[in-house]
Amino acid sequence: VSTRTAIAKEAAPTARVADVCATCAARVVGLCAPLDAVALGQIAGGSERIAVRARDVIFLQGDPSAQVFALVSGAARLTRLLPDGRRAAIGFRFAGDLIGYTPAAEYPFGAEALGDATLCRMDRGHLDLVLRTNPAIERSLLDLCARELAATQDQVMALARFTAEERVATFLVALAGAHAARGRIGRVLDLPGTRADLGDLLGLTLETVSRVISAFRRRGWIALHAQSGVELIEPQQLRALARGEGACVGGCTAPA
Amino acid sequence: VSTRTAIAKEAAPTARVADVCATCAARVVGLCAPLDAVALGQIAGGSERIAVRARDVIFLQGDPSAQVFALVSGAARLTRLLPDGRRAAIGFRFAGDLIGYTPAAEYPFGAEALGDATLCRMDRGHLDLVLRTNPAIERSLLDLCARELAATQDQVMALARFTAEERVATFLVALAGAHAARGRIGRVLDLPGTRADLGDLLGLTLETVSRVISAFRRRGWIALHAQSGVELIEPQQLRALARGEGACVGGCTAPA
DNA sequence: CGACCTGTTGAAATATATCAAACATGGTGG
DNA sequence: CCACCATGTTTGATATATTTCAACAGGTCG
Repeated sequence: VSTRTAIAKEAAPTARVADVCATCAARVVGLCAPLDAVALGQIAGGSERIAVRARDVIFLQGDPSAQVFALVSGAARLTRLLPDGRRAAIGFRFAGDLIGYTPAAEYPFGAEALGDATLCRMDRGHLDLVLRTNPAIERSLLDLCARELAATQDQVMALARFTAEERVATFLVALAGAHAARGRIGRVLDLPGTRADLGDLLGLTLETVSRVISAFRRRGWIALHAQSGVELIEPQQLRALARGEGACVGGCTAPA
Repeated sequence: VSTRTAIAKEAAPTARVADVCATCAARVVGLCAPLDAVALGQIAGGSERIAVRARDVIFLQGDPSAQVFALVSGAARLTRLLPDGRRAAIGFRFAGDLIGYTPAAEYPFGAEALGDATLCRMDRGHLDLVLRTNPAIERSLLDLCARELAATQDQVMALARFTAEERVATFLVALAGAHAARGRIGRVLDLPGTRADLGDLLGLTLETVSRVISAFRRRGWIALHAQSGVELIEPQQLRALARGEGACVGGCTAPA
């Protein structure tokens, strides 16, 4: 399961490692925000920057979990694979997210870049060392894990009880949130991955994803722009769907 | 959303609190295993035992997360609720599991007892205090969270790509594992909850759950016994389904 | 006994998957 | 520059797994 060349190793050629990765570590959302320069330096000391291209494998499900990655730019997807080839995406990750931290000996899922991306790779053992000497980081890592858990539970809810339209709407709203959290302004979002990737995330086929997107477009709720651009024209309609209030357009629980 | 009496408060009348809860804390799987008597005493000091009856609410989604619970005996389910009444179960929990620990200010899901159960309730603030003075516990809590995350990801995979039969088989296999991990011998399992509860967990309707169980019974893979008892007669068949190898009974990838 | 809850099973309805074709796009090489 | 190919998207027709609606049976409990 695990015999593949992991990633194209390309250390950043211009800057010193510590330099580069202090920057990248600082961008890890939530994790390093409360850290002082010393702690940042500690993390940076054992890390290295990496560039990957679209569709490159970052690590495979089942690989020994010897490294931890921070996504500096771009997007990645975490996937579980079934023996017969069925695939589900656990989630998408964006700039600043931490990927691959697990107490298990092997990664419980694989990770691949959705587009060209840059990562910061650190040794798992080194990170553990830093954690043990910085209880504050360990605590924020626990928070991070709990937040990730809550997000995964949202996905469980969506997969268990949402219709196809509700799932796609939920994704678009969440994507808008991820853009906003990273300071990207404007209503034009960058759709990461193909329809098939979205299908894996939402438990749908690529055809169904395409049909739903077309339906939203026909209703004037979104517009598609060149090269993976989506504009949310009626975000409140999408949000209403994502809220899971049922088929009613207005409030159908209180008619008069 | 949060105006309901939480639970029937019934402090254990016979034993002293510290006594009872040292026992119950010790049973929290993984969390307290590596602890010494002092730490256990610390935890026990701020905790209290509670008895709940079938269907009792332990806490509601949206309630302030001021308490953390350890399930001493019985089973509970964690559920998310949608505005229009649709419901999904995030997971079932059994004796020794920790429930309701979240860094968020409010519980992101509700918890109810599936049958009669006993819990150990501790103050969130007290637990945090113990955590801060015992880095070892904090570390095992992080492990716990990561393991829970991995389990939730399994559920995502199942909901996204498994058929109804595969989902029910997965649940039965997992239930057998939970029984085994708690030292219960024999192949007769105790089905927690109703068909509707199972449906919420597996993203199916109660009728579909019933049909699948009937199908397994007709095939001789399981047998139903009085009062929620299930016997796994052909566990390997169920495990094959749960593995997600597709429709092939033998190995269909290598025909010659 | 009757009301109620849980489980089972059947028939019909439907959302989504599957299969299939056409269209767009971008790169590559002659 | 254009033909060509691989990849992704859209749309249609059909199939099917699961839901929905409905009836009934067996308990339990007041």
